[in-house]
Amino acid sequence: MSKPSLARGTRDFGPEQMARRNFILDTIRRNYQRYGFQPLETPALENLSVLMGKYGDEGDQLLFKILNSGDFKSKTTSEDWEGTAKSLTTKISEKGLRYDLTVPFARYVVMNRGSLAMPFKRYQIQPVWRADRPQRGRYREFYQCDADVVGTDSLLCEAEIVGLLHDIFPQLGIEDFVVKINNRKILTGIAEVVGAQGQEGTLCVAIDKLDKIGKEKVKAELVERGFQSNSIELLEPIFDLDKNKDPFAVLKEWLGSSEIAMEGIRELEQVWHFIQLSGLENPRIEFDVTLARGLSYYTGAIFEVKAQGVQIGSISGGGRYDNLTGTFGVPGISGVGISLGVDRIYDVMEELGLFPESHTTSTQLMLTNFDREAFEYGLSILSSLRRAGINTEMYPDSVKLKKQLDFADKKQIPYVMLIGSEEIQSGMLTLKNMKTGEQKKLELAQVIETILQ
RNA sequence: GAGGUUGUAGCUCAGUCGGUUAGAGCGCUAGAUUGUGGUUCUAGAGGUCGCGGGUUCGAGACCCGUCUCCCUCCCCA
Repeated sequence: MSKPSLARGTRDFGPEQMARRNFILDTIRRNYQRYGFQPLETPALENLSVLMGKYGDEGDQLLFKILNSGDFKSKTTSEDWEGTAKSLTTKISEKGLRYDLTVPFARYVVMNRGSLAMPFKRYQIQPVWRADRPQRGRYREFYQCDADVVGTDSLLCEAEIVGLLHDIFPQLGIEDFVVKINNRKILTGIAEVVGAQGQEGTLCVAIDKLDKIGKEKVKAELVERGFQSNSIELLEPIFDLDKNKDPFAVLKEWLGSSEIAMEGIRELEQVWHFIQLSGLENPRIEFDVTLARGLSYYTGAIFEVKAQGVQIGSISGGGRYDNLTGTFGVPGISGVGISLGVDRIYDVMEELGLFPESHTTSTQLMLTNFDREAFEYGLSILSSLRRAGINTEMYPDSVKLKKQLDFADKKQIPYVMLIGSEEIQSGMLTLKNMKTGEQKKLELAQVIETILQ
């Protein structure tokens, strides 16, 4: 016999947590639908051939792999066992848990491209799994809430995502947030201009840490990773960019020789313009040239949302990918999407005390039951109360009234109906308000009226 | 994947230098109150000290291993 325990990095969600999580999920779902996104669900399990190689080398390590069923050993050779863990894995595991929702979505689009109306807008709210080391705000199983549009290059999509975020977060009570925006093309252009083509990935990883570790350490890291010192000198404009009123103008001058950088800048200007046209008041958007994001498939705009005043990672991220379906043999389908992290949003809301109180209770009225007669009488009026729209339950056992009231108190049920011989004879039911302790004798119709008002 | 840290009752935590029967608060159960919750009072139940091994006359405490929690790096939501 062993004590039960949770798998590392996983959690249970009890009733009050679920009420809060559902509040978040419902808010997100409602807004996704209002922008014309349609629901999609895909399996928790995917073939590893679908998942592997999509998240970089480190991503493959973070995939949970599922051991083949049956006698997987008999299908391997002794050479397999002597080789690397990686090559053995491919022999004994062919399925894995999904790592995000974007890749399964790409697979779905490819498999259904004949019948989908393009551009296709879908939202997807499901758990994903990562074999990461758990920490505050990081779990091995967590929910993502994705919304993506595929099949159009229109920058309207980028602007719509910004609008969507500006609808969702205030509705959750998170007023103080920033949508950081950058464009991968600008980063590519920078690598070009400083003479570090092809080292763009390294550049991104280092620059991304600027706000965390500071300018000098970023430079040190670049040196360590083999950057030429004149390349690093040429990077200087990046470090002062946030002090400028018009960063786009500065960038245009600096990166004028790079066609791709200019394209990225033009795209962002267009997005800003669309946001302005859409009439969004006080947009909380910020161009951040140091925003890079790790996922290698982004090619255009990239987003990240930070909640201010809370020490927690980003609560949302996303971007445009020009060729996601390319790895599945269908090039040329571009898309742009956003992913919200419910678990982190939950932590932010908890820390800032933003949960509305009314979301925890579900039962409004409990009928007591202290003998057979009361039980039968209660049963006869139970369904009328429920049909009237009141969440009602009857205490299932005939035990002492004290115990029943104690239960109602713990479950924070606001009303309790006391039924005894006196009430049954007169038809006047005793309704007790658990908050005030006040009791009244009422007819059934009056009881319903009292509770519903 | 690298480094650090934690684990004692349902929960939060004491437990001295290695020494007799491992404690507190909260919670739980029962009673004071056989038709009335929250407050109060009284009594009670509840422990393989994460797990496995070792040192010792003796281990909750010391040593090794392992799992877990939390943190830093890496990376990310």
